[in-house]
Amino acid sequence: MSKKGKYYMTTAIAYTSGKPHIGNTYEIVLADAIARYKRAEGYDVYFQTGTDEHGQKIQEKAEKAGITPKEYVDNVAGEVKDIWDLMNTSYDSFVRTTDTDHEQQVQKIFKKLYDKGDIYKGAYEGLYCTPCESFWTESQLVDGKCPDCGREVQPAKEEAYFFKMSKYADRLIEHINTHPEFIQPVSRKNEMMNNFLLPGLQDLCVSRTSFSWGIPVDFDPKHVVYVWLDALTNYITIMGFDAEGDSSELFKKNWPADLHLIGKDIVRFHTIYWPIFLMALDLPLPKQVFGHPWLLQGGDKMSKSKGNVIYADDMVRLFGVDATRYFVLHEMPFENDGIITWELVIERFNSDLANILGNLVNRTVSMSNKYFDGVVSCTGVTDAVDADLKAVVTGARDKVAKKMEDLHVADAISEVFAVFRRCNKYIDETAPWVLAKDEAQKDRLSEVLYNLAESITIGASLLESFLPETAQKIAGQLNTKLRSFDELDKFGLYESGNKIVEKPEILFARLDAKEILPKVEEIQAAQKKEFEAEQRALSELPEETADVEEVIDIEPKEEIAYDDFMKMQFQVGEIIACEAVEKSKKLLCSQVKIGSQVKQIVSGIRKYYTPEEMVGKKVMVLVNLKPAKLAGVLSEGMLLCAEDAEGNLALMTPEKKMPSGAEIC
RNA sequence: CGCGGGAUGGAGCAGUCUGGAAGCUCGUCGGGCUCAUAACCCGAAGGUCAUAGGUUCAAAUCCUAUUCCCGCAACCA
Repeated sequence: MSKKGKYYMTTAIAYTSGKPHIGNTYEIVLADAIARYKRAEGYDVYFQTGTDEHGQKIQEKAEKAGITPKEYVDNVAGEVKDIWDLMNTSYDSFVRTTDTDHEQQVQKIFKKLYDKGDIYKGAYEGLYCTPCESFWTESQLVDGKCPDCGREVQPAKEEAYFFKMSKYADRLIEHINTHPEFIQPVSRKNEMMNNFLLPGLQDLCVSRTSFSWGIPVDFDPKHVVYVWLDALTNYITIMGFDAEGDSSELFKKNWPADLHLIGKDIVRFHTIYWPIFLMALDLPLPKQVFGHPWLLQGGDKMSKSKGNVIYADDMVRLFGVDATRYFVLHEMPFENDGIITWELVIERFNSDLANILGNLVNRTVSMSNKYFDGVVSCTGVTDAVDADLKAVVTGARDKVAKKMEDLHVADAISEVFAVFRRCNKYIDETAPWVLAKDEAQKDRLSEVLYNLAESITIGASLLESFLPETAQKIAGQLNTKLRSFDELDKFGLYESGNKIVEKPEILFARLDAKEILPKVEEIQAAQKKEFEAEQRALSELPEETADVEEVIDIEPKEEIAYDDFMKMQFQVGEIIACEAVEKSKKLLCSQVKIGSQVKQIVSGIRKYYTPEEMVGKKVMVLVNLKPAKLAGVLSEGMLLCAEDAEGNLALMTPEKKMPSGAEIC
């Protein structure tokens, strides 16, 4: 097939805050299927993926783990790459935002936009709540106070650089309106227009001073470049874009991107901020941005503490690479979120891969061996039923192409399976075992088996983009090569007289849920254990490093009158029961006995105390605090804790034995 | 009223933009077949398309309201 030109596509770069689960892994597999498919169609594909490695969250995680941020992201980026490779994805480039080339270019880009006047130094102005370390806008305040803690807020400023979004907004609106294919699916386009573009764009804050793990602004080093200008530019920097005009040939050839494949949560950044950055750099805009839906876990909410997070490598261990690819590709719809459960995976595996495909290849190979010693010959003895088979098989390519054109990958793979389904039906229609009983029908029987071998070869060729290993295995069993796409509308290219393998290899052995599910439970138990170990390591760490007693200073609050103090009633309370608040990650709900009454108190200390540890403790309670609901649970007071600089908490307990209900004054 | 998405036979999803006979896969039930991995093929049952209004000759589809679910966010009293 003649070259159709270049096709540059990217995935979003994965944030390296932890090992990617199956929902994150979905994107790379989807992208890989598209990349392989485009290559098969004859495009010169350049497929880029990678990791996003800067930011406060990573800095914090690294600190907690006691390693440098760089060490932390090296680990996680390694994990990400391992999973991408495990999934047999054919990316051409794996970018890391900590790559030197990227960092240097980001600095140049930042400088260029600053010199141009699109980036200006301003201040992040707002009302600041010191204890919460948060900025709020006027409208977010509750009764003029911090919506989080109800305390006074002060007007405050944080110096920051901003990008003049509004300058380019009209051009972008024009572009989106004249390029209906730009944002996919279309429903996202309306969302962007109505929610962000038409009401007017705010200038975007593009630097931070509150953390340091990022790319420094070279002419103002206390600032680091804030996420989007850093992350999005990976699509051009690693290929060799140069802000000073000395861009590489690779870049000139491939830019603009043909497709950015991203999650629906970041459509806004890719269809508004990114195009505007590009306009500011005088670069053409990407042709298409596809915000794919999510693959969600069914049943219980996904959480490491429950051990029910599904990871690609666990799936591969149980089902193999191609089965895992098949599931995510097949189950993910185009517009709505998909669901994954272990039961569904097993069901798909058995019904589609084992029964329809695997068994088809198996029965075809074994019949050929049984009746013709494995020699597949075309005899020309056709029958009326052949016509429909041939029509379905040779028409499949265009049907798949149509679906892929619209990025309906799940539908495309279903079209491929329609070929295999049709083959199974053909076997039933022709009943080769009946033909075999009649010597006079021998040539007809041979033709039937030839038609099957040919049809399966065509089906496998179409399957290759989705399940590359399986397609090759099938070709191997039929002792032939997969076809190129321009041959797939022709029937009868299988070499007559070819000899196939003697013994069919089982492609996908049927699975028994009774055997698989216990293994799943093992995985979950191991995951849970690992999670608990991690938590323990985190909570123990501060104690180890506490050899040198440190002191901390906190922001002084305004002086209060004795009367103010007397308004508060503190008492000793005994925790008689405690459980985690289901809807929350951080909250524990305790039943606290104070004198003769029992109050329910919710506290954000799950990270530091288990419910079991809590029970029996005598603690300091602020009793007359107005009750409030936290995560839907009523809380009638407050357990008092000491907090260190890292935010670790310790409950206040009486130094000598005191009865429950004793007043603290 | 934080933002967003969803509700279609037992399960998972199409169809909704561009109104015009409710569809696919799995499961269930019945039948056929025996080459094959208890696989394959055919047939059937099963849905007032969340609820209530409205627009229309005609609504799963458009409009309004309500309920319930989910994700992000939030929750650190």
